[in-house]
Amino acid sequence: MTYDPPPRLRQLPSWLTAQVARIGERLVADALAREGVRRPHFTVLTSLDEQGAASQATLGRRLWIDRSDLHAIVGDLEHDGLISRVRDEDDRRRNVIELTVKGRRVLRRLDRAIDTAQEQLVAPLKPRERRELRELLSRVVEGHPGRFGGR
Amino acid sequence: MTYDPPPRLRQLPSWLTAQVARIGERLVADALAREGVRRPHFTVLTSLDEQGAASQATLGRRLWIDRSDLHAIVGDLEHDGLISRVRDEDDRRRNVIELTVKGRRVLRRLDRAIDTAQEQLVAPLKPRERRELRELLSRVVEGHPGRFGGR
DNA sequence: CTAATATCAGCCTGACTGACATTG
DNA sequence: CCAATGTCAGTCTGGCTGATATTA
Repeated sequence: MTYDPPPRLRQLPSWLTAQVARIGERLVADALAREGVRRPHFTVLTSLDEQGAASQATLGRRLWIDRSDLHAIVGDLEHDGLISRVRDEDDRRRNVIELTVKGRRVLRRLDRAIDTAQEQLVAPLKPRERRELRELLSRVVEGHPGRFGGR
Repeated sequence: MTYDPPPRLRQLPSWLTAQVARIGERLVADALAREGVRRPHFTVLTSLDEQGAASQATLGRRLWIDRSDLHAIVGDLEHDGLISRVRDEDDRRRNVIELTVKGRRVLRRLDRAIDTAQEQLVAPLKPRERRELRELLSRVVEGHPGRFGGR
């Protein structure tokens, strides 16, 4: 006997989304792992690139990553030379985190890997269906504001 | 400063689905919690109802729940009187698990709670968009067979 | 004095592993 | 003998809490 969940559950929107989310998570995690990072690391690098350098606390609030976990993540990234941690001379409590040149280079590779993973995820759909799916999902996210919604 | 992830990430299909999955998970978990169970418990009850009584091992394979975890779940359900655990006289290694009358009654309540949660999740969409979303998600799931796919 | 920051140590839950007694 | 089942104890991870030193 093999995986065979109750038919009723398989039709629930929450179940379907969870399933797709798991597939996507797996594709993304694998893509990133091949480049030697995990998802939170990628999130932090992307934020630094798109939203600029920031202190650890700011970064944590932006991305809803606990200070404590961020501490470890930033430690990894620093160890790999992808970011630099510099004491802010204007406010010496802060570590200003910024991308290094190497960090930028690696991020470009990660971006490509992520794009590939996204294509794999929606491969079963035609281009206009992919747009439709993104559109519907966005609407759902925006319809649920607050901590677990989209903003 | 508040939650404000990089715009680039918010458009990725994998990110959108993860977001919706989290919202759905939360709605479902809350709905079930109000009735005093957690998701795996609900899954087990539904399986017993739809797919019939089974041994713990069979149930575990069906639902991809580890025997060891299932042991605890079934223990909870038995404690609450929702299922009964009877030694199978034909094969005395097995515990046959079946719904009790109370279990069936509770499950009906849970089903209603779950339906409400689903409606809340897709509330931002019109009826035909909801069907469209389910359709697209199903296609993605079916396009990724294997352990993390739909079957 | 209070508040914010970075750091560190520890907790809790869910997913998983390994071992074992019983039964086939 | 080997395989399957239910049980139990323990591991490992991510997400979280609490405490502390430094600085504002």
